Amino acid sequence: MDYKTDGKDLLLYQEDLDLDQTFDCGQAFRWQKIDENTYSGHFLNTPLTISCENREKHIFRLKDTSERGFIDKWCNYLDLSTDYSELKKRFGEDETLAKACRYAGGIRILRQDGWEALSSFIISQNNNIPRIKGIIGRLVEHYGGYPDISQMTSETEESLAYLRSGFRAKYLVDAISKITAGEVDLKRIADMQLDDARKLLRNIKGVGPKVAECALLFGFYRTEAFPVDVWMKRALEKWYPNGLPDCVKGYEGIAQQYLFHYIRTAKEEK
DNA sequence: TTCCAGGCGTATC
DNA sequence: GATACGCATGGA
Repeated sequence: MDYKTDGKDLLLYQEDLDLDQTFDCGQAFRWQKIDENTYSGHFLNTPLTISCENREKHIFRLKDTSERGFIDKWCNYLDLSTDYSELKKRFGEDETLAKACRYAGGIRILRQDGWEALSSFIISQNNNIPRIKGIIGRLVEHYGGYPDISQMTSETEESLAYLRSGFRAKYLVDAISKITAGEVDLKRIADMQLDDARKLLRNIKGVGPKVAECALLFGFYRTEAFPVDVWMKRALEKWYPNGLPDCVKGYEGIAQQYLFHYIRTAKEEK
């Protein structure tokens, strides 16, 4: 990892990072494109504005960010300790994945807050990305930031009506109640076997296989979790009717993210 | 107007 | 265990 400060901003050198591919690829829903090279968003309630300052030299500017804040928050959130070049090299053994990695080599998995990821992907079900962003935008506006679960304990299906989230509101209420009651302890998930974590999350109404995998991958950084939505179903039928290649072992979720972006947005060679 | 969206709960067999 | 259907909402 290579970075320096100029006293105000933090300058980051990172080859495997493309802001559009990372912040606007359907893994997180509250990053906003400010201009051609800039995104603004949050981790929990800490804001960040990040710009690509020089594409050829892979230099990014994290505005108003101290070295302390970078080390404490953004390093982890942006998954900077993972060597994506190495991962892509490994995935390159597979023909299709090699193409997907060439097509969108600047994707990184964002290590989001567990509750934000879980609730976001509950909202995501049978829904499209612009509308998911709309619902989450209304939630964040209502609370003045993404609400911690402890702020939401008195929410009901009726009180959440302003979200216009449809049938998903009752799922959010169930998640809030089971987590608050300790029936589903998010703090334990990091230490659990993946299958136990899956089962635990699926106790929540509205959390099935897909939502559980997304929460585990994006909210708890379980890179072997493998979300299969309608797009990935198409990708699997088309390219991997006999299963995933061995080269993704342990990092199925990251491979999934390259494939998801590839099949969803690539104009040719689908 | 109809179809679809980063699915899931429920009923039915 | 598999399959069919309804579900809120809004964009295409």
